[in-house]
Formats: sequence, structure tokens, C-alpha cells
Amino acid sequence: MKDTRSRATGRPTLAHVAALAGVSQITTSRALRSVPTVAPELVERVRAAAKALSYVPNPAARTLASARSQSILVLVPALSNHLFIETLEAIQAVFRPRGFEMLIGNYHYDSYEEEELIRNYLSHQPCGILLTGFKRSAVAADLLATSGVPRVQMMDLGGDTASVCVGFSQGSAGRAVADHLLSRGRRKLAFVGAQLDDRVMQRRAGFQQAIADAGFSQAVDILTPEPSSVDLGVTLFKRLLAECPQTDGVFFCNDDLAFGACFEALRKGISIPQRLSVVGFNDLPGASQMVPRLTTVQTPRASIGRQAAINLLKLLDGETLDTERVDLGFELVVRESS
Amino acid sequence: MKDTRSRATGRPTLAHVAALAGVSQITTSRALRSVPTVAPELVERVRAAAKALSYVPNPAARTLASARSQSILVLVPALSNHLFIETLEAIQAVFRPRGFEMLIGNYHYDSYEEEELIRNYLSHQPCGILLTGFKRSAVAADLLATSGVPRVQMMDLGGDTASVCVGFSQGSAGRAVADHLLSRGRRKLAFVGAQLDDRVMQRRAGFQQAIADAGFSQAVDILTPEPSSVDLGVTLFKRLLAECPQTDGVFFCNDDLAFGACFEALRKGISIPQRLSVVGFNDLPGASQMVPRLTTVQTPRASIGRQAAINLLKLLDGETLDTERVDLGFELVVRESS
DNA sequence: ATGAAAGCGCTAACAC
DNA sequence: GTGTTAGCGCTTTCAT
Repeated sequence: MKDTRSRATGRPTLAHVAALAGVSQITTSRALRSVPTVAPELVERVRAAAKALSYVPNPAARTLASARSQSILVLVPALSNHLFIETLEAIQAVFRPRGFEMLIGNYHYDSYEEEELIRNYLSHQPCGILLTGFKRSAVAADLLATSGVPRVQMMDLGGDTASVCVGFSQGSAGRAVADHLLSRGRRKLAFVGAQLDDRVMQRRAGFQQAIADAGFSQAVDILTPEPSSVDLGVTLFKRLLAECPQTDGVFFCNDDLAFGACFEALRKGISIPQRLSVVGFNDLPGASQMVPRLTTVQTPRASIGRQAAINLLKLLDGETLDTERVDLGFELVVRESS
Repeated sequence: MKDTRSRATGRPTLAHVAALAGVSQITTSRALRSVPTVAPELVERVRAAAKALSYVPNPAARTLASARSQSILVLVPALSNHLFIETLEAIQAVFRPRGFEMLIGNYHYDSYEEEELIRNYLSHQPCGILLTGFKRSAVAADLLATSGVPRVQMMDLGGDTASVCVGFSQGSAGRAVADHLLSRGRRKLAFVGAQLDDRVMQRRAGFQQAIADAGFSQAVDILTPEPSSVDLGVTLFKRLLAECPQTDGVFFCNDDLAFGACFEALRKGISIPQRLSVVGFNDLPGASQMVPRLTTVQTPRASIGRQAAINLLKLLDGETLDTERVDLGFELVVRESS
């Protein structure tokens, strides 16, 4: 009966593995972390010993000794939006196989909560941080900068922070929608927007620019500062039909607006693919299954997550990607109902 | 210029706080953890010193020393389902204010992945575990049992594991739906089910039982082993109308089936609230906004998360809740479209 | 009720 | 390339 487990945790420790492999603790440590200076033969022996004992490293000890954990902090504004879930999945697909853990911080679109989360999670000494967007409190920005932990920002490309960003351009999304509609022969194009924040206006600008570049002009703008919703989509769609009945292509700046419109069209028996092309931004969950032919411009969530993760890995490896901005474009997805 | 920060992390340590407060390190530790044996006056002094230095405890050191982290491991089968997101939010609302972190493990309905997650996360020495359902591999169950970490199971009440469960009874959900329909004067009741797993059959049994108890009998059963989907809902709804046109109340065992049916009804101009009552299980995201009057039986996700978290806290406090089973019932939610 | 000493399991720094 | 030593920052144990 050999003593191969720690009294405190009941699990074998590095010392046990080292003893079994017949090398020093530090060599064991290095071998297990794939530090290149260890002789291949020793690596072999150590691996075998670790396996024999079912050794699993103690992350707390590792973090304490190295002042750096194997965790990546990911801050998202919401979990209720599918967009971020898919982004998280893509991130995890990069990090999990490499032995990193993900700490997920949901700040509910609240910058004070974001600040608190940062303060809390920073105490865990994450080795990297993935952030969503630019806007955050000065305190939060300062905490991040002071921490010195490598970080990558996702989704937005704009802003003034001198750091690595992975996202897409709202303007080119708008442009693509216009090109798509024009290529299908649509000429009476409308833009329907709510909320009217920067992003919406950038999408609109790209949309208009592309129409102008093609030598046409946009037929109509239906705009309102109200927050976007399915109901509002119905209302604005009615307004569109009233004000500009000859419209044959619409870009709804938000998914729920587009959905409300499609739904209303369905009710009224308006055949959307034939009389009208509708494009929405992002994809309301389930919408694709319910509404006949809704074209959708999707934020490239998975690509953004994956690329952001990959760039963060590069930073962790010591590469310098200063102020790199990666524009991943977007995807035009044509959905069809049953 | 006093030396109030650790060389390794740049942050103040317990020793710094102790020095400033003029007490020993261990008293400082106890004061900060609210160990009751410390004199109130010292607690005061220590707190002040900690605040003055912006001291934040180092979780790695704490975990290493005590062989127990402040993390709660939560295992969910998916993040893409809103049900689990809402459950997670409710759990977090209990734990975050008390200083616990949440480790979220998404096993994608894959029991091998669940096993891997358990093995990995167990190395972080979580102080508690929240699990979803009963079915898991024998290895996983063994890992959990051997770990000795307190755990609570969510969602299902059945199963044979002798542990604390918080969930709801599928049978009583079915019963409630029948009662609801009967109370609205519906008499020709139908059950539409897909997938036909245990849970679906339990819902059906409860539904039938309640109808029988009220002295009536169920008009028709539309069953298929195919997996549930919106499309299938359309198909089954057509079958229902063909086979049993006089039906005036239907219980769809899944949300997407109900949605497909409502959608189809809408297309055909069948007025659901007048001619037919439709009840679906759970709420397809967005469905409430799109379909006129869909009654929904909702898994009490938030209540389950909160109650499970509270029960786990009790276990952490040393209370014994052996084999406790908490049935949280369910909610009947009537949704109306715009 | 408070404190001193001894680790927790690992890695950084420096030797050899 | 490998090993020795000395902590990382905290809590446990045991004394007082």
C-alpha cells in the first residue's frame, strides 16, 4: 500500500507522479505542461505515471504559484439573445480543447454590473479577456487596462480603444442588403428603422449608398425612435403600405420589425416573395420556421467568436497584434417556411 | 511609501491588511469571512483596513488552503434553450450576492461530454453542484458520488438517486391542462404528442386522468414517435381536423407542435379562441408575440433554479435534506398576440 | 477570543 | 536538460 494521494484532497499530487516516474517534481511539472526543454523519454515516463495515477492538476495551486489562471473571462451583455449564445459556443470550441476554462460574465446591458463583474473576475487572474463592444464605464476601462491581461473586443469595430477588435461593419451589412435587393430586380426600395441608434443609422447609410452607387434612389424611409418590437413591425409595415404601396423591397433594420411585417403580410394574404422582398437584420428565433421567405442578414456570431478566440490565443502566445481590426462581414441567409 | 502590495500579483494581501489593522493574519482572515468568534471591534478595524487598501481576496490561495473553492458547478444540457437560460439566471440571483461564482457546464445533451465536464470541473473543487435531470453515465454518477460535493438535481423528480431534487411533476402538468380546458367548457378534448418519451407519456396520463375524474372521456389521441417540430405540428393539426373535426380543445405535448398548429389555423382562418382551445407545453420563444391566444403550460424554470439554489445553500450550511423532493408545480400562461 | 506555525500543490528563479 | 530552493496567499491545526 503506497501513499499516492494527498491527505487534504484525496487526490494524487505532482509529488506522487514525480516519485512514480523517478524524476523531480519540476521536471514532472514541465513535462505535463509540454515545456519543450524536457527530454522526450522523460516526458513519456511522466505521462505514463500521471496516467497510472489518474493524476489531475490542481488549478488553484497552479494559479497561486504562477499568478495566472487558465481561465478566459468572457463578458456578454445578455444570455437571452441567441446571438451571444452562439458566440459563446464558438469561443468555447476554441478554448476547451486547449485546456482553458471559460468564465462567463453576463452584465445584463448594465455598465455598473459590468464593472462589478470585471472587478470580481479579475481576482481570479484570468489569462485573457473577451469583451463585447466598446461602451463601458471609465472605471471598467481602467480596471481592464491596469490589469494588463490581454483582451480582444468583439462585435464592434468602431470606437477609439487601441486594441484588437473582431466584428463587422454595419455599413457594409446595409450595402449588402441593397445589392441583394437590386440584384433581384427590386427598384422601389424602402428602409424601415426603429430605435435609430448609431448602428441602425450606419446600416441605413450603407443601404442608401449602395442604392445611389447603382444609379437609383431610395423610395422611402420609415423611421421612428421607438424601440424595436414585433408589434411595431406591424405598425410600420402598415404605414409603409399606406405611404408607398408600390414598394417592392424593404430592409427592416431589426429582426422583430421584419417579423411583425411578415406576419401582418401573411394575415392579409400578401405574397411576400412575389410582391415584396423583405430583409431583416438578424434572425428572430423561430422566425425562419414560421414566415414564408424572410431574407435575413445575420451577424456572423460564430465567426466572430472563433476569430476573437484565435486572436486572443495569439496574444497569449506573445504575438503582437496591436490595434488589429478584423471585419468578418456578414451572412445573407434566405429562410423558407415549411 | 509603505509596501502594501504583493510583489507577485501587485495586489495587497491579507498580510498587508493585517499589518494595517494591527492584528494577526488569521484574525484578519476570520474577520473577513465573518467567522463569529472575532470581537466586533476587531472586525470593524479589519474591514476598514481592507477597504482602505481595496483588498480583494485571492480565490486561488483560498481554494488551495481550504481544499474548497467558492464556485458552484451548474450542469445544463443546452444553452440554446431559453428554459435553461432562465434557470441559470435564477440560480445566479441566489449565489452571486453571497459571493459564490458559477461554473457553467453545457454538455449539449451528450453524456460523454457531461462526464468530461464533471471530471474537469471537479478538479476546481466546487463547493456545490447543481445538475439537470437524472440520466447520466454510470461513470459520471460515480465521479459525483465519490467527490462528496453536495448536489441538487433540477427539473426531474423521478429517478432512483437518493438525493435532493427540485422540479415538477409531468403528470400534474397534464392534469392542469385538462382542468383548464374543462373549466372553459371544452368537452371534445384531444391530445397530440410526438417523440413519445417518458415525459410526454406522463403528461398524457395526467391529462387523461383528469378528464376521467371529471366524468368525461378523451375524444382522440394523435400520436407519433417522430421528433417534435413546427412542421410536424402543422401535419398533426391537419390530421386532427380530418379525423376529429368536432374537437374543441387540444393539448399539444410540445411548444413547437402547438405553434405549428396555431400557425396553420391562422393560415386557414380558423379562429382558435372561438372554435378551439390550444394548449402547448412550454413557450417557443417569440410564439406569444405571433400567434393569437396560445395557452401555454410553462416549466417553472425560475422557481426551480431559485429553489434548487436555496436547497444547495442549506446543504452547504450543513443541514440534512436527505432525499428531499420539491415539486414546484407549473404555470398556466395565457399569451395573446398584438 | 486570538495567535504562531505549518502547510495546501504547484511553478519561478536560479543553480548546476 | 534537470534539480534545488523558495515562495505564491491563504487557512488549518493547535496552542494560549
